Amino acid sequence: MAEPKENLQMEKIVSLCKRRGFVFQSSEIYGGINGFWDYGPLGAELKRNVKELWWNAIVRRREDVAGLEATIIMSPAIWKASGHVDTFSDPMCSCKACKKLIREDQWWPMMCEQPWVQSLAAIVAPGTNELRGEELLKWAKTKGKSFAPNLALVKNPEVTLSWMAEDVAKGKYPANAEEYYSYLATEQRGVTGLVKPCPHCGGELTEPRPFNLMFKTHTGPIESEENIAYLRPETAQAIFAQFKNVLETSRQKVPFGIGQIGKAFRNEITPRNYTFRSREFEQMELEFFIKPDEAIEAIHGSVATVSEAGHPGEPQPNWGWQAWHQYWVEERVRFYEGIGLSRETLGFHRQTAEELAHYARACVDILFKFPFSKRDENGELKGEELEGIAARSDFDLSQHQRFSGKPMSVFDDELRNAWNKLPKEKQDDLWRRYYENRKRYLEKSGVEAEPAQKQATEDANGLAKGNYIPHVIEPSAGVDRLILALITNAYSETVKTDDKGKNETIYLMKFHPRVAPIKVGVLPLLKNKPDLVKKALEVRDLLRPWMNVYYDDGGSIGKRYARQDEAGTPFCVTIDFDTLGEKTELLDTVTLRYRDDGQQERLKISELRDWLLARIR
RNA sequence: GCGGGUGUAGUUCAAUGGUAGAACGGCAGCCUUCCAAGCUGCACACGAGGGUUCGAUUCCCUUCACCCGCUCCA
Repeated sequence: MAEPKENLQMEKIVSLCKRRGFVFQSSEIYGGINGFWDYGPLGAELKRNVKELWWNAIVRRREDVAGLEATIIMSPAIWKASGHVDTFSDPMCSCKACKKLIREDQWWPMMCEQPWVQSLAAIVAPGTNELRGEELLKWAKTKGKSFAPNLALVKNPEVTLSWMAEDVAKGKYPANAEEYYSYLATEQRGVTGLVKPCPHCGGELTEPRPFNLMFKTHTGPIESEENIAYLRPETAQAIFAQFKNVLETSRQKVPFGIGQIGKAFRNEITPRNYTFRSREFEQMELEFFIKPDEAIEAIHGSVATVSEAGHPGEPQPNWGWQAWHQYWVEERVRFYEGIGLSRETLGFHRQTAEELAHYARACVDILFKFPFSKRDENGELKGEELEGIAARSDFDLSQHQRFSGKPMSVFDDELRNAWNKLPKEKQDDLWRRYYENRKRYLEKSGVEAEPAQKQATEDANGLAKGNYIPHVIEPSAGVDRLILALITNAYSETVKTDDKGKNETIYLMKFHPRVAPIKVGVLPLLKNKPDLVKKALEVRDLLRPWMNVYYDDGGSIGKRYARQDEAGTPFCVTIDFDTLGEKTELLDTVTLRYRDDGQQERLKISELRDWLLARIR
């Protein structure tokens, strides 16, 4: 349902963002560029705050995570190993009649599911020269008309059937079912050649065109096939590629993580919903490496079990992937709560077995309910993905080990010692399970059965000696999506009637103090009293080394408060005559005014800095 | 990529085949003892390109961007 009210809400937010300098259209003076957005002064501060909070929470304040900052352009081999070169360049066809887009490799699977194809199955006889023209004609005039109205056989059965009959007479007939349906979709073979039918309506599909979702460029000034490079479509792969280097230099041991913040680029088909789906965007990704469950079981006897709800507490040595996955989901939710996104504004989506990539064990998406979000069957806002927390098994490191030929396994002393003390049956059981997992991965990745068995045997033997490829839990968040979530969450408006009885709308950005672009506004009560101005500038300079301060002496005091409200500044301090000692007991105190309710209190200048720091950190 | 809609100061909106106005906002000055007060002044727009026309912001075409729907989202 298109909710005009919600569109209006989004429009007002967009307009405020422009007006106050949160977000501008990229290249605006040249008419803009589709899918790219810039952050203005307030947006830039907001984004820096968010990234710094993430970096502090994930990297600096933890013992078990190290940071990384990799390049955007990397060896193209990385994207072959990760699968992006293949999955990002699917050829697509579109239907000339109903305009739907079809992935070429999904055309036949989709066809097989269509009722009209199924109803034809009894009639079509591929691989023979039997053309059941009568039955086809009858089908075209009955079922075909309702199921596949744009199919050539339905639109113009005589023409289609006549050239098919000619071909069959000459001994040319469709060799398989796929080709048979192309025959049925082709009206004028001489003009168009054989065309494929649209699974939805039977209409003519265009030739497949390459859809490349990665930005392509060339290293070096000469553009040639040999020096093609890609702008990274995600930051994660750099972490996997540098896994060994970080491990060796950071003095970390599994379990540990590598965090990275950085730009990524995707040629989205349809950039939409303001900055939500941009072609250039920033990610905050953590790859948290853990021991395989078989290693945990060898060392600790069993793997800890966790319920699917709630934070499982401090990490424990006997945690397997499920506990770690649950832990990171809850850690990330706490992060969002800590910057003002309450659980009620968030949504959760646990990916189903069908949605999961073949190598993934689980994935939980954290959603935010945007004004443009769709509603589900029950009328509830579903929300859009802010972050996905995936349990990705040992797939990524395994891929890079296979493609680069460099070992990605780690040696675990504890595992080796524990293994040797295990009873034989336990050893065999763990060996077998590890072997099966490795074999499944290798076979899924296209390795032949025999070499896969050989490699899996080697891997399982390695486990018995204390070697394994770490598994990974991946919390991957979109910065720009989070910024948009924070902005829409903060936005509020109230209608106020002024002294003259005129209604005006008051806009207020209720950012959490931790993310607010400006932390405090410093205002002299009056501009034309030099003593007030001088004192106010002193307060500004006192606070400026510690936080983003905004000094304002323009217009009336009320107007200045209103300006800060729209910028989302949580606190303002006003220097008045009492500050200067008009009431001696109030000397060197200021008015502190809260953004959200306009409440005021009196605070000593000497206490101001610590008071503010306690609330913005 | 496809279909529909939109495009006028920073924002929200007017008007017009012949000089484009307002409100709010911004800036400067005066004033102002706590929530967009007042006064004075200033700056700022027809998305871009082409065509029709004596003359186009207005009509036509193209393009770009934004919004809605379809498609895609590892």
